Amino acid sequence: MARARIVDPEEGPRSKRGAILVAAVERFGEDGYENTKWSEVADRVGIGQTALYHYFESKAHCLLTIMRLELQRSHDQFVEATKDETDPVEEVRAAVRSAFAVTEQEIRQMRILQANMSLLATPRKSKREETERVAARQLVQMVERDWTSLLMRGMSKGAFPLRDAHTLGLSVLGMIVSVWRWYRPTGAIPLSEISEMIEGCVVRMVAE
Amino acid sequence: MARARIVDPEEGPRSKRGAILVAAVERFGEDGYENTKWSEVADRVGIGQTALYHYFESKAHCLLTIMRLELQRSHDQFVEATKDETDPVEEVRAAVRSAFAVTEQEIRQMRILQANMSLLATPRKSKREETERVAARQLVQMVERDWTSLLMRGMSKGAFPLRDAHTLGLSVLGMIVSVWRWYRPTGAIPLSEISEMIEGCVVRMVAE
DNA sequence: AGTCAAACTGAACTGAACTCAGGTTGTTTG
DNA sequence: CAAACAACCTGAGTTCAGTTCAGTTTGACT
Repeated sequence: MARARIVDPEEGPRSKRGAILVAAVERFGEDGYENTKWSEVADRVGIGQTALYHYFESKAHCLLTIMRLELQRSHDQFVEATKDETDPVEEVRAAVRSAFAVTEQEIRQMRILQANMSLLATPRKSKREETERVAARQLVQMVERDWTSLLMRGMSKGAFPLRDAHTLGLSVLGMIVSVWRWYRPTGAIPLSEISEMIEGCVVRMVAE
Repeated sequence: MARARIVDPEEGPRSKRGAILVAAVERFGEDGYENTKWSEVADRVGIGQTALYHYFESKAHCLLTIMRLELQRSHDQFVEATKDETDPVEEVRAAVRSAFAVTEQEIRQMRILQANMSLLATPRKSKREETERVAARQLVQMVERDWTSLLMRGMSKGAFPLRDAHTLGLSVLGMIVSVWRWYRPTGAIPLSEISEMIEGCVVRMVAE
């Protein structure tokens, strides 16, 4: 499986691009994007602030890259998880479970993505930032289409009652990703329990 | 009904506090908080930038005030909408409908609230900002409790199957508020349709 | 050893948020 | 009425994180 990794093997051996992304995910994920000084990321990687600009055009460019990579990963994981299922209900169940089968770093990436989603709405001034933004936007639409087309397949097979698949898909997706706003690995409820609860909710929402 | 209004009648007759809040809601709601220059808000109100500091300690203080007022309004509206209902299912329906019975300005306020929710997580340096942040946080918990206690009542009455009311409440709330991330009054689907669809989803989620 | 691109740096710049040191306006009170 | 006072406002200056500039260092490969 070609899952989008933070560390790109295409880079030169001396490149610190991957290390910067990892450090940025940690800091942006813990304290938030606005609350994190760009120079702190440099400190953590062990380079001067200006060296960051060798790899990213700006702090926002780094953030947008993180968001795009996370969206790519989410989409890939959805496709991977649902490709072998034929029964619509089982397909929905697999999709929900895959959304919560994530590492701690991926949780941070989801949190960053959700917290800064509105950044994708308005155009960016610089070229490379805009490229990342547009790519991220398209991936958002792709993830939305993953869900809507899954629901539409289930409806046309007669497994789900007919409803507005687009609005329903956005609602399901909204409920799933809302978890990353409050979930912390140190919290009282394990993620597996949340996943099971949401799985049941989604099935009742779409199939009854 | 004492709904929290943006314009506080306690203010002096010359005060532009209300006008600043209205202008800020418009600008923050349309272009986003980070994308809006604080001086643009001053321009719109027709005062110099520094005059803003007579009413708010900072741009963030203004944002936090908007968020707190919107949370207060949401809570009040929930209480108002559910107070006469006795049947748990009807109570849930009323709560969902009330969440979507909003004006265009309130839609912007919800959008601002959702987009900047993560601001409530970390303490603020200045006194007045921190006061608003803590008040907003408590209101978030109050709105969450509105939902969880509604679900718990329904469960103990035997109207809803027993589930983790807290996680379920957060999921329901997450689905509802996720609408403000993508909904625009100019869009193809009217809000009434979205409201009906979500109402059905929530009922199936909690009552079946 | 020489060349080249990738990787890096300290010093200077920018712009938006904010502070300061007062000035103006309207209202209250003797 | 005018003095006193608080609310309201302003232009000039400061701050600080993000960014640009003008080069310098590093290491792989002839």
